[in-house]
Amino acid sequence: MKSKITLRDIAKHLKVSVGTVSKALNGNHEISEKTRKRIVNYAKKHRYVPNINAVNLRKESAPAIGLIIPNILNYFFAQVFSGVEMAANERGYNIISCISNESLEKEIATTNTLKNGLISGLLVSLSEETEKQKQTSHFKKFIDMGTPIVMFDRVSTAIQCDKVIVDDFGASYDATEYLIKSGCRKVAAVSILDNLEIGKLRLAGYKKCLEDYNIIIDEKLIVRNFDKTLFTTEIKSLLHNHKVDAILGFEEFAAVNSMVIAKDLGFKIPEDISIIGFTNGMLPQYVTPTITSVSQHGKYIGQKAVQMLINRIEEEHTNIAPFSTEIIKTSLIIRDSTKN
Amino acid sequence: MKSKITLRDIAKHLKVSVGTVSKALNGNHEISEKTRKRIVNYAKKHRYVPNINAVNLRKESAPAIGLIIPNILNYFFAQVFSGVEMAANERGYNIISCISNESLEKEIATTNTLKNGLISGLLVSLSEETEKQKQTSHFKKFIDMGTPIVMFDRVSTAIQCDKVIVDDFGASYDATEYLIKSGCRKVAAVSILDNLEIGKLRLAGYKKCLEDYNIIIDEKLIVRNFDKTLFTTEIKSLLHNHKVDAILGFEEFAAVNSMVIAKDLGFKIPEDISIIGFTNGMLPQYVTPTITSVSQHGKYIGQKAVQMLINRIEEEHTNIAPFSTEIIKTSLIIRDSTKN
DNA sequence: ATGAAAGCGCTAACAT
DNA sequence: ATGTTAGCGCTTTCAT
Repeated sequence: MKSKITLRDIAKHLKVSVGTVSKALNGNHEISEKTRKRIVNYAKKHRYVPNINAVNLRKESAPAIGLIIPNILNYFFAQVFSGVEMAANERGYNIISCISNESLEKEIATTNTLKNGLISGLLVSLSEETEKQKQTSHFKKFIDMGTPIVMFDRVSTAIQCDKVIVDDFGASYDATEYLIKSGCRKVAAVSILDNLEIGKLRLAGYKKCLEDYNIIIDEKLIVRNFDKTLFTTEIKSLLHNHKVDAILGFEEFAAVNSMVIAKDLGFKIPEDISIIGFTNGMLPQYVTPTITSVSQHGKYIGQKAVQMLINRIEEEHTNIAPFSTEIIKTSLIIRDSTKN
Repeated sequence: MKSKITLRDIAKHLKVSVGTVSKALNGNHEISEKTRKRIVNYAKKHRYVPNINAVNLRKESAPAIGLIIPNILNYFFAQVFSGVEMAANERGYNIISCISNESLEKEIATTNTLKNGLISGLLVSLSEETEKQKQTSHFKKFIDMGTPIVMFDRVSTAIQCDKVIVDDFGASYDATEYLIKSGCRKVAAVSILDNLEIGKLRLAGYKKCLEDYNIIIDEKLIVRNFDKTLFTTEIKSLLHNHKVDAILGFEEFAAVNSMVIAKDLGFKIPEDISIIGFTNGMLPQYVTPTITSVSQHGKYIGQKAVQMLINRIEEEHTNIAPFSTEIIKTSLIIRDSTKN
């Protein structure tokens, strides 16, 4: 048990030098086929595994990427994760992942974990608290050390790096337009994740669309900025006090729960009230009626972000491209919670 | 830009030795308060970050744990992941995660990634293919190297290690009993993930319960071992050809979709057919009617597995405890898809 | 209290 | 084709 055989051990047993063993195991052509085979066989037989810390130290790089996401129980982020994992593996990188759990403190702790040398690049979507407090200085150390960062979905303008974002403004505009075209005039906007930049964009898209269709914006129909536990109360009060014929939910939670509450209150969906929600997870497909949703293409976002990051990692340092922001178009998946 | 300042740099600037700097930064009491402060301040100012590869190499250990899960889009595994992340962080370890995507090949590739020195311990739940082909030799190298493994949920008897499993037999027995006590006699069992050890246990629990209640086991009511794309066809044929008054779904997918199909076919839930499903994710709570579910306490399983693993990692080598298997009890969350 | 030096396991430049 | 050697950045023992 507990072997941990090293290059030296192999070299000693086979009466060759450490350098030869290293070269043989790395497929260097300087080594004769015969010795190579001897060495490779011996290594395999004794289950030699290179010490990755020594390799990384020597090579001054590591084939690993750090990933910080706010919440893995959120389907969108789970999708991103799955895309990241896949794309990174294809290019020979592995993922060191951390969940910030929407907390700034945890996010900072996490950046300390992803220390110097552990990762060659960092993928991050900001925690809710981080965005609220606009505190992003803990990412600066990576940039200082020359470790590239790619931010996705929840990004910060204060950090200079590549970004992958969803066209939240457009998505919201299109969803609102769809509702208006299907005959709705009293479109409410509901959100539980306030203060997030993406929330503001979604709100802006919604407002712009109403304007373009000459519908007066009624701030009373915009419900955000409240405690999640008060959701039911807030929505009930919205539906009681105002004539609403459509709800645009800025998160899956908001859309699905708004529908459940509206149904409970006796409204017919979509006859009385139409619903559209952001994030196309499992719920909208299984709920009754199924909910028309904005698909943000999470997996694709993950893949794209990895590609940008690895390109940056492997980029020649003589020829550095300017930072870019990739905007991913969303699509509206039409289901039964909206009229034609 | 691109500083990557090292101990040597600090030592040179402050005209002290590398050893002194190292000791100061690690809070060694040999160093005078004055020098310590000078060094710490300088390091902070220049954003010194230790090279983790060098530290790990020198210390011959790494504060990281590897995690291999079959599928992050599965709510149960997402829950486990979240528990793992949390518990590991509490004890100062970070997580290097990989998704096997239910593939043996990917799982093997993954074990190669989690090479020697990168991680101090490994947490794994087997991929479907791995279980089917009973090929688990790729885990042996970790055991040989003295890197402990803890398997959870989908475990292998061929590997000697600590394990955390769900009481699948008991869970299935209890669920079946609940159905019988609520007046059902024709209980069907439906599964899409066949050949998994946990599936067999669930089936055994189901059968044992029927026996105990003197209900003859009708193999026609057991639907498994088919392609996922054929799900609808299989369930429709089950409901057409047999009088069924309850369905026990061995996965969330099976339970939720069985219910949807039964509803489409005009059956009333739970009056005509009762439903119980494994895995207590979001879907069973939002679907109409809500589905009575077996909660496997994913987060707790993750935490428990981490604790066992870290205890093993930090264990004195003179005093090695025998391997143990922790069995986590499930609970049945009663909802509207079952009668009283 | 501080410094010097060895060495963790590996790669790669250089020598043979 | 194979060997020798320096050194990656750090910790730690031993000396001063």
